[in-house]
Amino acid sequence: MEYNFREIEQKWHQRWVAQQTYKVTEDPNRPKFYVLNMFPYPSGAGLHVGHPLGYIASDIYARYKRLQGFNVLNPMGYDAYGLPAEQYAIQTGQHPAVTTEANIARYREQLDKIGFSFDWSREVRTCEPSYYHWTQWAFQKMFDSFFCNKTQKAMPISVLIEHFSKEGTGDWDVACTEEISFTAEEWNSWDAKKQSDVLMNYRLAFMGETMVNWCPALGTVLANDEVVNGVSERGGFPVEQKKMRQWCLRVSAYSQRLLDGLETIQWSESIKETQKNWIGRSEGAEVQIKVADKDVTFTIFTTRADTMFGVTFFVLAPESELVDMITTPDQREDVDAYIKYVKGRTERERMIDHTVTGVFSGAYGINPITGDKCPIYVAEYVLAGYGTGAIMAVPAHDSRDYAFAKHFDLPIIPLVEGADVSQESYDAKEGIVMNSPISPDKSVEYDGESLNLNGMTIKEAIAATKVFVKAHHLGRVKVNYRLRDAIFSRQRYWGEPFPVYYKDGIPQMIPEECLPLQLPDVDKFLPTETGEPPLGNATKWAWDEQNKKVVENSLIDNVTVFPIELYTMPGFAGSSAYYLRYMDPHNDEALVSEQAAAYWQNVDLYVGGSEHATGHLIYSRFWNKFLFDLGISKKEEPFQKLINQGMIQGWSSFVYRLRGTNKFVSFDLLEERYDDAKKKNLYSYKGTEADPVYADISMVNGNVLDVEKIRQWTAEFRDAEFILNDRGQYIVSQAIEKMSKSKYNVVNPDDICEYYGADTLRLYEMFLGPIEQSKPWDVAGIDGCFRFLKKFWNLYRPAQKGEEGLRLDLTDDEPTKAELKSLHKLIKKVTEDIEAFSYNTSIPAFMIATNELTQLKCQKRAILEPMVVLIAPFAPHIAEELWEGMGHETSVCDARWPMFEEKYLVEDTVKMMVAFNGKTRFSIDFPADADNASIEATVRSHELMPKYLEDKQIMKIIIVPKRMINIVCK
RNA sequence: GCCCAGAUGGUGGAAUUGGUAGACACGAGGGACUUAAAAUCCCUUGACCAGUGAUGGUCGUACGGGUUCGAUUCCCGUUCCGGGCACCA
Repeated sequence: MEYNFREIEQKWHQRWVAQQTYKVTEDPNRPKFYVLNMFPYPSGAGLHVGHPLGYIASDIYARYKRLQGFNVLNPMGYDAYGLPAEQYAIQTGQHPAVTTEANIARYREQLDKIGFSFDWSREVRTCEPSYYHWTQWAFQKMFDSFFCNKTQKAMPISVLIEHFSKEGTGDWDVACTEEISFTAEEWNSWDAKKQSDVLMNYRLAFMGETMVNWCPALGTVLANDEVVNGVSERGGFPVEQKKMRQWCLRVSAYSQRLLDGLETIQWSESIKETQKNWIGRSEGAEVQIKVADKDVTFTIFTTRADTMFGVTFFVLAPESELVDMITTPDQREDVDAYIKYVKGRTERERMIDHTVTGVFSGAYGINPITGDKCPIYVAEYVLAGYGTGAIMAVPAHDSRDYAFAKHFDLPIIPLVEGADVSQESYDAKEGIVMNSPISPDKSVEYDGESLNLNGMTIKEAIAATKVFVKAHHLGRVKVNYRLRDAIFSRQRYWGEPFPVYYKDGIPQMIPEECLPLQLPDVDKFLPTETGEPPLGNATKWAWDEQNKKVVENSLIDNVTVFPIELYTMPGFAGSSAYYLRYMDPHNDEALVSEQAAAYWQNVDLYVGGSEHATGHLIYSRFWNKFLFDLGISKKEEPFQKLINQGMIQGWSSFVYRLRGTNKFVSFDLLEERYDDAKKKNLYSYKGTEADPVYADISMVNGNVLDVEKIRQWTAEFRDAEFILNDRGQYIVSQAIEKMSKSKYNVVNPDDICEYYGADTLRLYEMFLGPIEQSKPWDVAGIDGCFRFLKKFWNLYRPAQKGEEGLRLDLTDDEPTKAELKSLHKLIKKVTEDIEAFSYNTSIPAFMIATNELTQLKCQKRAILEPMVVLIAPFAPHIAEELWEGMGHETSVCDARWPMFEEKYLVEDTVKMMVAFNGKTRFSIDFPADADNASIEATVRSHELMPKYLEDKQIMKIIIVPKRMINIVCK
């Protein structure tokens, strides 16, 4: 009987649905295992072959765990809020909900074809009110919380309010935007507005006036991770810095815990490293600097406290408020001009252009260690957002300070023995300190003590300086983090609305029992004419405080009816806690029930792309830690093990249009030259330059363009002239790029499923290479996988005529040793491979075992039955069909994973290679249990020995068990 | 610039973490079956040298050294590719 994958796959898809094979419930008697994929954004382009890569990998693992007896949760859902649906809505007027719904339907259809073991009864969509209810709820909880730095935990804001009313700020170390202090009397004297403003300094979800990444083209602010190289990640539009009042999340409060948590989870080193860089912890010291002849002091931050003796100037960030305070009248004009210049520069310009600029403020700062008066400059190379926005400059040991000093002709004092600073600074933290101080009178005494670092290593000197600074109250030891608070509001329509209304300008939370606050309808998705966000177009978007409901805007009186927040939440809001919701997706009372959270704990295996390293994977860790502090989440870390599947790249094809014409020239006819100015290749044909134009991958066969096909593709090509090469072909050029609709290189999985079946697709995607590696899609090898499945199918002799369906005719004979060896070798390899996620090497093992068993003509139940179970995670449809054919009434999913036994793998005899000084010469068979002495004796008396030994002397004989014998000779 | 991960045939990639390098697959070449095609099956396939031949020899895991009886694997240096961070003090 032929391997009819179409029939088989369709049959089992239907049966899985009918029998709810993959529905899972909490079962205290079985150990749990939680497998999760990063849920997709349902884009209009549908799934491409890259999407299923991770899903297949996790599905294999989920099925394997289930066969091992675990109760496996393997859910799927949709990250349904997002920019593309909204951009589409702006262009077409189509409501994003409609587009999203249609896209989801298409995704589901495509996913269903591949045979995943998802429990669809737990599906979530971030845009559903029943889901974003809990996104809004979590936001309110953050609003009602602050972070205690000492206990490193979130606490209710009411505790802090009580503390303020009794003791003011006191010395409680809590996470805040800006360090301020006030007394209880002051606090109690303030009105509600002022108190609200002050509390914003502490809340975990707060409204803050911050520099934001404003993207004018998208009309919204963006988070740091949504900006790449100064342009928006989506669309590539320019981004500028702007000061705006925005909702923010105090992610920075959790910096240390986010860092510490990395040590407890099994993630790839590279992604942990990326997160460490993003969090950017640096230990250093803050030192107070007094401005000479002025009653002003500022604080600098340094990680190189040991270099205080080499300070020759100070630098303030242009945005610093101090600039205005210290600038002397005669420098005022220059400073103002400089600040104006800096403001006119975009973030992007600042990033690319590192030329030295700056201006002298006219003021001097006093170095507390040396007593020296050093000039204070204002320069854009010092960033307002990091540390204190002020630095001490040590040109000898910092390359940026060095460049600045050279430009403004400032002194450079070397502090490390042997360091040559005539050409460049010596930045390394290695060496012995000197010139610290240059002479005893160059070190200021405090309480009879002065600092001397000469002769110390740099590390010792850093520590000694910190002790000195602390002991004499010149500053303090401080840890800084690069991690910024996340900007949490967007000026968009298609996102979660904030459950917030404004009363006298003070944000108020909509009562918890009134959640979810549903996204209103609007007739236009663009900002309003007055520049308000799209929600400003909603006509029913006001909060009736007394009746606790949303009412028409016309009723706003600011007495009982108030305006509701017009901002919406960003993309990462809905994706930050979805893994908790899957545990209990239909709960109306809570994000997740106590019982479900206690059972499922956290995600054991999370699979997704590494591009989320500094976005989603930071935000959701933060979000989970917050919910952990609340007792909702049961584990400090949400994702225990993380596998990053690589990208499947596409082959982009280009045709070349002669500039200013509608003629396209075959690539092999073009002349190439390299343009240094533009740093890229240029092509020309008979003197006319040719520009590459994307051609759809489906019009190309190998590298030959199907000219007739492309003519039918778009109007652009219909009447085009194609200049062919002398073989009459049009050759395209190709490049490996990320798969993208706009590059016309997308391969979608439907065609593969149609032609080869889902099992072949699954096998092939895994066979393509190591799961974590990026690799171009290439259908060349897919036939091999298809052929293997056919061979596997043919291992099982079908039933005789007249029997219904597939009845496999297996014998109950005792397997032979060779058969058992083939089987157990396979069990061992596949089990180890799945545990290590190296599926690509399991598939060859299957092929080898299948070939061996075919040769042995094995028809034994004891061998072939476990084989079906082994392949079930990889190719579930064929496995089910064969399993049923063997007379089983339950699904293969309920079978048990076979255990391998070492005894079947042990050989009676072992072939041992005999090598002379490492060079292999011949082999001898030994009984497997031969001891070293007898092996050595046999070798010494072997007939071939004289031939290879000649007149050499045996020095020693090294026996590597079961492998080789190396004879070391002179 | 700093940090991280890599480099193995024509191609994707294996190699028990120091023990026969190139599994398996693709591609290519040859053959069988067939009127023919498709499908299927079999053989060859890292390079070079010697031999009609079975076969034998030399080189070979980016490059240059080192440790070792033995190195794709460990150590030092170099080159190249990928990823992250980046006037972060």
